[in-house]
Amino acid sequence: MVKITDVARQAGVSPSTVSYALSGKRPISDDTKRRVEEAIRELGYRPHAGARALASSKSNVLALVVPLRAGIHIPVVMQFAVSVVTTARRYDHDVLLLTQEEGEEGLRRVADTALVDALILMDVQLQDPRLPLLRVLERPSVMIGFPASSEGLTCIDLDFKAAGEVCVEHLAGLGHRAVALVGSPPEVYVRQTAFAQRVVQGFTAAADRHGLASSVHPCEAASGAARKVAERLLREQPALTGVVVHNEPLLEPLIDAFEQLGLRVPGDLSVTAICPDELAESVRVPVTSVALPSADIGTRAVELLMRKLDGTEVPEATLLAPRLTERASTAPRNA
Amino acid sequence: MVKITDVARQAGVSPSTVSYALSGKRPISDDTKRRVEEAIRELGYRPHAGARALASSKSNVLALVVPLRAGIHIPVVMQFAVSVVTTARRYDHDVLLLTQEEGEEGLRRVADTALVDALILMDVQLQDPRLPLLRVLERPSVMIGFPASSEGLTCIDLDFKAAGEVCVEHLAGLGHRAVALVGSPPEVYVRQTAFAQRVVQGFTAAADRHGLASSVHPCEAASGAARKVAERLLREQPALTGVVVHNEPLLEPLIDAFEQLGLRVPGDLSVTAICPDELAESVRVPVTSVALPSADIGTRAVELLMRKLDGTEVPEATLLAPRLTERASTAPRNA
DNA sequence: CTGAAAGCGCTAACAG
DNA sequence: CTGTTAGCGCTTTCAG
Repeated sequence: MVKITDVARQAGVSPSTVSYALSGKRPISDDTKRRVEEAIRELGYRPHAGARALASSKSNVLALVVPLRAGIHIPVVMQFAVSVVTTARRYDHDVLLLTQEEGEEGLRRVADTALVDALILMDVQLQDPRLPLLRVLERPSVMIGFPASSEGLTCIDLDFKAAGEVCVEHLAGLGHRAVALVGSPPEVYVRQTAFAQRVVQGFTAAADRHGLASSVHPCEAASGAARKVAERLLREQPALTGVVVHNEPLLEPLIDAFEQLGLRVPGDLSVTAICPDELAESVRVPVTSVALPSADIGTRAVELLMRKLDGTEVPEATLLAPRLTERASTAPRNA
Repeated sequence: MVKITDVARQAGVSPSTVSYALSGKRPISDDTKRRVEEAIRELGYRPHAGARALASSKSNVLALVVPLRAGIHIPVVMQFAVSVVTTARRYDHDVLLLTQEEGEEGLRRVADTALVDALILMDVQLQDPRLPLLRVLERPSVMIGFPASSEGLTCIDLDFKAAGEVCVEHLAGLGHRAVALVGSPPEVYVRQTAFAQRVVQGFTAAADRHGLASSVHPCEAASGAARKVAERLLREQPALTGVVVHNEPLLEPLIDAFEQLGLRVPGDLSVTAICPDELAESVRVPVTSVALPSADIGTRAVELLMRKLDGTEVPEATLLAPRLTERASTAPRNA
């Protein structure tokens, strides 16, 4: 293994000069810098990560904790992960993958052993058991999602309440008077995941504000459930003409089910969704939707973390404004 | 930060004794072991990962390189990743997540800096540009998937050729005489990913062997394509009664399309798939399928790597035998 | 602008 | 069965 002293000898300088040439933490003359770079190239030198971490108290590794649980749309998780990794690399950091399953002990382990410098957590619950730990951990963290109180923490997410509102307002603007929300699976609500509840809040508030009849239906994510849900919606709310879907796997089957029940989308029924743009575009009838900007959130989570590692102050809460894209699934209500 | 010398002092032993008590690399009397453990608990000691890596030349971290490209079913990737992480933890290792995008430079970086001890690669192509690098890298690796030559490497995957055969044989056994394969998107074949081609080989060989009429259709993974594919199949092969689907996102839409075209599954058309069991079970008509055992492969990839890290010899190629589960989508051919 | 030297916290000979 | 000690390869004072 080629080490810093080898490079130093080859370049005719001291090891510290090589180190400084690499880090830029003190001025180096152009000439020595060139010689050092050349030596590094010739020898194929790579600084030893462990040695670096030991001497500098920085591992340049971030932990990313991904959820495993039911009711979470996997491609969204994967997209987060990829954008976190990609952004981390731009800041010369790597990403260690942890599963939710490891729990608090896992967080403590990677933080206390200095394996990682900072942490990103997904799928935060309102009363998340990891919150107290994060507040005392000596390493910064960012949560994707919001707990009941973000006091002393850093959180970022789509503004799901506003997303629910935007969907309803879009439908209201098209003249719809009765709307329904097809939500995430019941277990997502039961475990008090904030984002699901916030969509409901926004949806209901906006519907009330506009004087619309509304109902909320948590739903399994199995496509087999689509037909039953569609039938129930129409039975319970015969005047229904607007539907908001916050349940990725159910989106396409649900639209199919409506059409099989004789309702044209958007002729008889307008459908909007809160989901990744990619999904909304891939449905047979492209769906008007509020984007779930996973990649953007992942990127910004890393950026927040980098600022915290720099010692910069960052806001406790970052809510991304919803962006609704009109596609083919919504239209003015029939006379 | 509490360090090993603190623990040693508190326990009244030397630092090396603490180290050995932790690693078990030499016998420690029950009494001292107890005192060491107690001191560790009292002080909340956690060995510094970087220091450990530096002194022992082992980081206890594995790299996992995940594909990003089109035509790959994301949930499968995620399931691999989770099983790799989970299994790695059983062996006291962590997992660093890399994207394919980082390319060979990324592999070299994490290997040469000793950030990781070993690597797992997914989505291997027949002529994978990373192969030469892996052969010279001083760290062991395991590939999920097979390149053209696995000489000097370690590869593991489902036996896709046998999987294709098993599907055809199941259909042949039910009396079907004309079968079609609905395959992965064309780009998967173009970039010469072995698994897609092997399915074709197995499918074709078995069909020929049993004297069945057969055809192969690479297909986009968009559900919108389902109807067109279904129509084409029936047009080109009117006698068709058996279909093998090797394209996850298309499976359900395709069955829907057949039914909309007036063909009952399995009454008129038997359908088998090569896909995760979870998917096969979730379709409205549960699909007879060869399981894509992502979790099993992930686990075994880690186990192979651990053996290599131990210095144990492992086979170059591990092919997992396909397992076909009969469900509701296949039936004897109509008289 | 550059060097010398002291650790960072741990492991693994070596010595008993 | 346990202790002493010499590094692992790098960063960062301290000195010049």
